[in-house]
Amino acid sequence: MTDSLCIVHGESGPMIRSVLDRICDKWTLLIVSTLQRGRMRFTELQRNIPGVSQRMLSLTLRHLERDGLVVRTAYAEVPPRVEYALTDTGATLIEPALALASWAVTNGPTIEASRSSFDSRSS
Amino acid sequence: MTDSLCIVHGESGPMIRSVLDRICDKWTLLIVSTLQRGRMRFTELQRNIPGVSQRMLSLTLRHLERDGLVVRTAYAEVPPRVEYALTDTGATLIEPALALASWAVTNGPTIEASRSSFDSRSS
DNA sequence: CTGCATCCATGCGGATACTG
DNA sequence: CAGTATCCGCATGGATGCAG
Repeated sequence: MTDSLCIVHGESGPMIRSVLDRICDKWTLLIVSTLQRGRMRFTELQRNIPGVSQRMLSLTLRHLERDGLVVRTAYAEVPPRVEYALTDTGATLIEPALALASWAVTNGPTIEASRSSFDSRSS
Repeated sequence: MTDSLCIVHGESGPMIRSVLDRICDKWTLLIVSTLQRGRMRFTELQRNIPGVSQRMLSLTLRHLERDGLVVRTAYAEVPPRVEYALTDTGATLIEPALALASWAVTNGPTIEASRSSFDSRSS
């Protein structure tokens, strides 16, 4: 607890940054939490994640695959079929990510209230 | 557990996004974890966070203040003195943020190994 | 000491069109 | 079906200079 900042500071910094950058881009968390339901193919993912473009879905999946959080399986069929699934490592991400998400849901109203109040004060 | 994706999807989405965007910018986590040590003034923060520019420190602190995670106290002195401290809400952020950070530290090597392997395969 | 204003480079992400 | 390629607007963030 006391040395918590030692985790964020120090030589672990870059690692945390690179992971955080991955988590915090616009679609990663959405994709990972969707894949928690089970393996899914490209179009299925796109249907289940409203607003995502082909480009971003493709890019983000590629990133996740590169980081070993998602596995891509292509079947040599016509028409082509590709399925995505979480790896074991990918699955372990869900817990801490969800902890942060639920913090966001819990404190969201407080934060938004604070924003409104702040904005009206400085108007 | 089963309905975890219901938290991320659904109408909570925007709230999570706005919080995530705050957490994941380049300096917020660093500032919050630094302030965990206690109230601190501007220059002190700058010294304790290597690489941060005045602009970014100022901007990020303003955001945190707006969100009610940090309180700013200005003393009418010459020369002027300003101190920053975490609010109660701000302090509760540390725990889930640290959970994610420690996940990053734990899985960082695995991820980086996966990246190298992926990059060499597609070279 | 504190921190705003300005200029500028970079990169994320959206829209669209096209391929195997 | 499952992508890739291209263009383009916008926000992030660094450097520098100036002000209260």
